Amino acid sequence: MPELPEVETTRRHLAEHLPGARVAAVEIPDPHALWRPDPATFMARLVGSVLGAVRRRGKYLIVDLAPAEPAAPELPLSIDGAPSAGDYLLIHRRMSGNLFLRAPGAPPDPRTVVVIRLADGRELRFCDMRRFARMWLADAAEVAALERALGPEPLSSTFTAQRLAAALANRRGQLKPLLLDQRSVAGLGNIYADEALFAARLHPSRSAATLTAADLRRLHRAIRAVLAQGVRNEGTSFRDYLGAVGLPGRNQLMVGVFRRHGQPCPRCGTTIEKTRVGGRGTHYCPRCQQ
DNA sequence: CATTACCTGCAA
DNA sequence: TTGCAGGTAATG
Repeated sequence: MPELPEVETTRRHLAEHLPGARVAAVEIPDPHALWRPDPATFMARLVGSVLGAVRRRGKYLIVDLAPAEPAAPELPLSIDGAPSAGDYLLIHRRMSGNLFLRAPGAPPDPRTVVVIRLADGRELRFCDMRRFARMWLADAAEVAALERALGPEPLSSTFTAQRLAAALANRRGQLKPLLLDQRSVAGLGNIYADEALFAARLHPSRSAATLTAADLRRLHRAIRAVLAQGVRNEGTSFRDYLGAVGLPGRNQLMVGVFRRHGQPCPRCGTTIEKTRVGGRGTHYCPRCQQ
């Protein structure tokens, strides 16, 4: 469910309100949501630690964890079980995961799988109807490995048409599955891949090898434009996505083709079609997109 | 490369 | 009742 704009929207809210908060307790109603370590170790490492910066890489959220106690010079090693500097809380919401930052005493949220209770009474709640989402602890090496495994950040200034061309060069197959591959570009999912291809006027099944330089430039601009619009509109809420305050985004009102099959193309009026490409439901204008 | 598994709820 | 859903890892 959450793609780059949804994760970024959540990140912005958490980055504003979380850093400096101390973890008072952790509840794990559904241990399935925890990848590693085991629930007891996870809890022991988190409780007492202070939350730091909240970052995003692709669809991953990364929360920096400070040690439980400021590391005294005479005690260079962390106490057993306590987090050491350089530990990170990673979150991937997969299809239906949401993160809510709730005020003290807020009514419970359905399908809460993990609760990180803060010392001031607020709660960071991880909720997930489909139970695909995961939360885990990682060290700097694992975060670096994740960094390397993912393609460029499409909204960063280092993402150029040349980098997109390089990511797609020597790769065969249909364009859309390649865009969904997080090694090509980090953060695109089914909604924004369809929207980017529509904006670039490229057919989702088009062979990536046939793209001209002009096609690549249009695709590059389109990817950035649809993602930036998604962020501006605080995400696309068709079914499950809600922001950190529990409110939906507005971008579903702005889409060109996604879930608009049977309706006229906003550009040419041709009826938008829905097919299956690379196993995913795919919406496109058969006239505009070649 | 394509297909399947992982889950649950909802629309067709 | 079936199949599909905004994702990814694990299989043929």
